[in-house]
Amino acid sequence: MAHDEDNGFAEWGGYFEAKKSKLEEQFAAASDPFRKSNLFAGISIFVNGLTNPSADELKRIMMVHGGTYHHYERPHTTFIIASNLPDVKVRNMDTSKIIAAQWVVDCVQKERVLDYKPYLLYTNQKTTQPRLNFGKSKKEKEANSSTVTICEQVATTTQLEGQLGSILKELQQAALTATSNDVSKPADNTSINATVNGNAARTAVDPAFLSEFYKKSRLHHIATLGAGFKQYVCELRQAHGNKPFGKRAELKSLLPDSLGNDTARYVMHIDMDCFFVSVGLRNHPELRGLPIAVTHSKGGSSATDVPVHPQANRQVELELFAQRFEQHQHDNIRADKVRTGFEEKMSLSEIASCSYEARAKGIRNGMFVGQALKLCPELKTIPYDFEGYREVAFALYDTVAQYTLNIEAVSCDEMFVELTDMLQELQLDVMAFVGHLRQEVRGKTGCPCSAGVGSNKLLARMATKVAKPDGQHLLTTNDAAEYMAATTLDALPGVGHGMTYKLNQAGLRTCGDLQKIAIEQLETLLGKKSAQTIYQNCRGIDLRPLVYEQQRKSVSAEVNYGIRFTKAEECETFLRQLSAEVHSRLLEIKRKTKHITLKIMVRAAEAPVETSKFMGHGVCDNQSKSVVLKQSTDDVNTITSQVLILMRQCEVPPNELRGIGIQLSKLDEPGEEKKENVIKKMFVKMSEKQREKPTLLSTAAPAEPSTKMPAPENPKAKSRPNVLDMLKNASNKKSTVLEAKSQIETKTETPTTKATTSMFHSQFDPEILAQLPEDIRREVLAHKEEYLRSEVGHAKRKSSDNSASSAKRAPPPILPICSPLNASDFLPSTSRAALVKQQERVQRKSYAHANNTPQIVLDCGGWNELEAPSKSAPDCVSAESNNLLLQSNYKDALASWVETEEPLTTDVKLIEFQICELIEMNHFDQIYEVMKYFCRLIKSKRRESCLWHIAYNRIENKIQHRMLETLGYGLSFREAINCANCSAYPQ
DNA sequence: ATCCTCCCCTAC
DNA sequence: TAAGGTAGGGGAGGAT
Repeated sequence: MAHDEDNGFAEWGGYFEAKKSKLEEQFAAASDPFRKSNLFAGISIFVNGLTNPSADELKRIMMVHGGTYHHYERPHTTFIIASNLPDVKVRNMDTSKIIAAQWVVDCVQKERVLDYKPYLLYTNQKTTQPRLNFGKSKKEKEANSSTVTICEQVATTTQLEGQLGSILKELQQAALTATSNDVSKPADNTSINATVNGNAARTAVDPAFLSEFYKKSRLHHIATLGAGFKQYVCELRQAHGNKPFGKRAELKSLLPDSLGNDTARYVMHIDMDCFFVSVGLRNHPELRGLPIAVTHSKGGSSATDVPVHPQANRQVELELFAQRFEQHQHDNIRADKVRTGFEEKMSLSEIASCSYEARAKGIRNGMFVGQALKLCPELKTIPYDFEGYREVAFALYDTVAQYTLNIEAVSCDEMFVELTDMLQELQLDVMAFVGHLRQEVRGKTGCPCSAGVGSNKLLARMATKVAKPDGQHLLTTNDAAEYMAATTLDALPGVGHGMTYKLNQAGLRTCGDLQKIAIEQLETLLGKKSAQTIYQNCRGIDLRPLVYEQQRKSVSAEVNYGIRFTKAEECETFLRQLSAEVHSRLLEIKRKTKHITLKIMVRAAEAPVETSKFMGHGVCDNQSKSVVLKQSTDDVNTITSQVLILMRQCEVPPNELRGIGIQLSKLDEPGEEKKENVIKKMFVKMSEKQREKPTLLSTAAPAEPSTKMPAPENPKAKSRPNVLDMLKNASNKKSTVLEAKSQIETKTETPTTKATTSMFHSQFDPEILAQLPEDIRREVLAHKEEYLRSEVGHAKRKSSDNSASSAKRAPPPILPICSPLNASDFLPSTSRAALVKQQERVQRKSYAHANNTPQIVLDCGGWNELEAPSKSAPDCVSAESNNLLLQSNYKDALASWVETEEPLTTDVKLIEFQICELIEMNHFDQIYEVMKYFCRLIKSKRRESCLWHIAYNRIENKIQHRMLETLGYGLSFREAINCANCSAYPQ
């Protein structure tokens, strides 16, 4: 999709549950860099009891579709999924969000967030309302036959549909109408009541807005697909290794040889012709040859008679655009957009892609439909076909990948391919190969593509311009000089409106003109870097190599549409959602960030409050603010709190906001996490090994777990994920030799382990190191040193910082979960019920309220300082036995950890992880014991070490945050580190 | 000099 | 109605 060619886009949501073609399976197997959809973004579920589909399946569906699955009900859980609950259970619950699992299934099937009300289990009417899926497209039906689980559900629904017929159709429509009326009523303020309503997610205030918007945003999909195919190429290359390309052989018999011994360099640029239109036309063959545009607008009267917002004023906005155009005269496109077809009632929907016939009439991608209709009243519009775009894009990539993987992905429909090596190996004629390839793409996709070939990327790209549409062209080095000289400057890659304007102002119009200019002159005009690039490019020189495996440098999520807040709370809620979104994208690429940037669009002072374009941003001023963290993070709370702080710093009234974006950059090195995990595993592995040693001597079958654990061995335990598996899954990296043995098994405690070693020991076992392959060994050692240096240095710097000047330091970040709550907010009846239950379970004694935050006061009482625990056996089994802090020797481990001079962050994180697991398992008693013991250890052994104090406080903080987050209350620890030197250290 | 932040530009 | 995202590159100007 060259920018003058196609800006079109593919809708993406709901794609994966669509039929799985072979290509797609291949793709998924490669590791699925794509979110299947964002359908459930901002929506969380908690599954209570048995459901159909099962909790596991629902979890999978939520994850795959951008939702959140809560293992425990939390105050902000959007829905509770259940099939039926005992009355006694229900009595204490807020039934307004208990719905049937079928809702999830139906949403996936309909590819939109449906009104949940018909799925309520407990309503006044007592019965769930009949539901129908009418107007189901052929595609949707196909889609459903893909996933087995969903398939069954759908079959039921479809049968039902058949039986109930049109009467129920009306019934449902009535139900939907009723619902939308409900929305306007002031409901109680839980967000789900606001509008989790099929098609009414109009502004960013609606919790379903984000997913709805992303589902329909062409630009979002263009970007996501582009990134996805870059990743895809990496994966294909890694999977392929050094294997030969089987498909090359048959080329030899099909195609003519090259003339003589051709050693020239050949780079191919291949690009689909008006991508979206071509794909769309496969379903509308009758429209071939006509002026076509892909757009959301339905065309006809809906494009020429659009409702006008009473407060919008196109005239004012147009003048404002004109005024700004005067200031930035280069922005021709935008000015042009407003110049025609901007009067009342003309559609302001944008054209994603238009056919060559439409282009002949002056229609361009990105133009408003209204404007286009003025140029060409007979313009036909066709809808997006997201499924088709992806299918075609995969076919394109896979076709090329049969012959070579020297591919630089540019976007979903465009790439550079280095052909030199392959052509020399086979002695093939280059254009014969290109023709063959294009034919194959055409055959597989039914869509035309064009290809250009040259001795570098620039010339290949220029050749494609000549080739289009549906053609191919070789721009030889001999022709290049002449061709370039005649080319206008705006045709050069990287030269857009702004630069074209500047250059034109200087009297430069073509590359030929530019070739006569001294580089110094160009540098004053454009800046050093741009000048150098364009200086070379206008001569046909392009030194950039093809980049096959591209490395992400930032992740971002932004929304500049539908942003209309009336209250600060609405804005905050949306910022949280967007933070969660960008966070999940960060997790997807398995990186961490150090730099968080908030970008906002603010209504220009003179601009009308309501925009001409429905829910558009109108004329705005932009701003951005950023913060650099001391340490890389992938923690959603950190990101969210920083974003909230940045927004506060902007001091913009929420009602003036028209766009919001969050960008994460300064990403850590990929693979760093892997290294860290290797180290974590080393620690654990060591303790395992050390503890195994004596066992090896005394037991015949060392692989067998010891039977000393009080908890009975669960036969399933081995197949369940343990901590290390979870760590492994979290990193999802290639396995290392360590993995094979890295299961934590139940251990026999022996006297030798006590004093000499622990899982926290900071030295690596040379024996284990020796077993590692050389490269990993080097990596581990190198990383260990670097790690020790940076962590310790960092902590030291921080603590001395603290003693030096605390006044200068910014206030500690306000974590979102700490924002003020109303007393009624933090203990909704549901979580109160859960709380009561937990109280019974662990025999808690009382509530305490402090700082408006309810806390559970734990008092397990009765054990002496540093005494071995009286009981450590959990009353539940299986996965729990893998938690290090539930092992009988956890105290020894802690004790010998505290023996080491300084705590490593890796170990602190490991403990945090383990404790978070305990929270998940409701082992508050154990948390309390661990922390009490840990605190006393530090007090007795590390009284002077602020590094240890900080470590303790960090862990406690983590516990409180997690507790608040998951259960809505904190834990009150009786013991605390009170160190005058570091107590003010912000966590 | 070199870096950083806050932009702007460009591409698809 | 409409779905104006996302990533990379780089420049201006201030901080160090």
